[in-house]
Amino acid sequence: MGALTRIGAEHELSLTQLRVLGILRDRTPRMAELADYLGLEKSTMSGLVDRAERRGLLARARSLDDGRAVEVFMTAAGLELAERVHTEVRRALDPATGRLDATERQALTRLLERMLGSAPA
Amino acid sequence: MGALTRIGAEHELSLTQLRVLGILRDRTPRMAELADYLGLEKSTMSGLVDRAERRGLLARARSLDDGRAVEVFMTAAGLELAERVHTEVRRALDPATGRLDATERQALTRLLERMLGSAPA
DNA sequence: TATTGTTATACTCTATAACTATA
DNA sequence: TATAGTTATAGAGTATAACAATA
Repeated sequence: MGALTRIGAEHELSLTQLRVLGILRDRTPRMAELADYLGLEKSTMSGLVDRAERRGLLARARSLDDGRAVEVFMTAAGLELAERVHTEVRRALDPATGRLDATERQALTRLLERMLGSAPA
Repeated sequence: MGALTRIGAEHELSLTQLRVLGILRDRTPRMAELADYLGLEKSTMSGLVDRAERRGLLARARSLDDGRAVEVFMTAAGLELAERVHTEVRRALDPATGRLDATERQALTRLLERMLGSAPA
C-alpha cells in the first residue's frame, strides 16, 4: 500500500483514485457498485468521479436499463495512465516478488486467485 | 482494501489511521519512518498523529538517542482498538480465506512472509 | 414508496513551503 | 550545513443529511 500511495502521488493520484482506475480497467460499474467495491459512500463517489472526469480519465453515461443509474467507464487517457501506473507498481514490487522463484510466484498467484475469485483491485 | 475501509469507518478510522495502528502494533517508529512506511510526507504524519493522539490512541516521546526525533507508540486504548479491528477484519475475510483448505492457507502465509520479509501492515 | 445519484456542509487527509530545534 | 519535526495554507477525500428523478 505504501508503494501504491507513493507511485500514485507521482501521477497526482490518491490511493483511492488509483483503486478506481484499477477497477475500471476491466469493468464498467455503476456508481453504487464502485462505492461498494471501495467501501465508500455513494456521495463520496460523486466527488471522486467528478474530479477524475474533469481530468479526462473517465466518463459517465446514463444506463439504458435503468434511468436512475449511471455507468462509469475509462477514457483512452485513463486506460493509458492505468497501464503506466500498473507497470511502475510491478517494478516497485520487484524486490519483493524477486525473493520467490518462478514456481513459488505461480503458486502464490494461483492461491490469491482462488481466494479472491480471480477479482483484482 | 474495501473491507479495511469499511471496518475502519465503523470505528471512525480512515484507511490511513487503520494502517498506522497496524504498524504500531509491533513497532515504535519515528515520525519519518512512519511516513516512509505509509508513503506519505512527514507533514502529513504530524496531522495524522495529532488527531490519533487527541483521541488517546497513541502518544509521542522525544527520542533519547536523537533530540530531534520523535518516537510514536500506542496507548492501551490504541492497542485494544487495534486488536478489535484486527479480529473484525479476519472475520470479514473469512469468506475469502475459507475458499482455501488449511494446507493452502499455510502455503499462502509462508509465501507472503518470504516475499515481504515477515513485515505486516 | 423505494432506489440511484447529486448537492451542501463540515471535518479529515494530503502536499508544498517556510520555519524551529538539534546534530 | 543537514536532518527531524511542526505549522500554515490550499485542495482532495469522506460522511451525513436533504434533495431530485426514476422505478
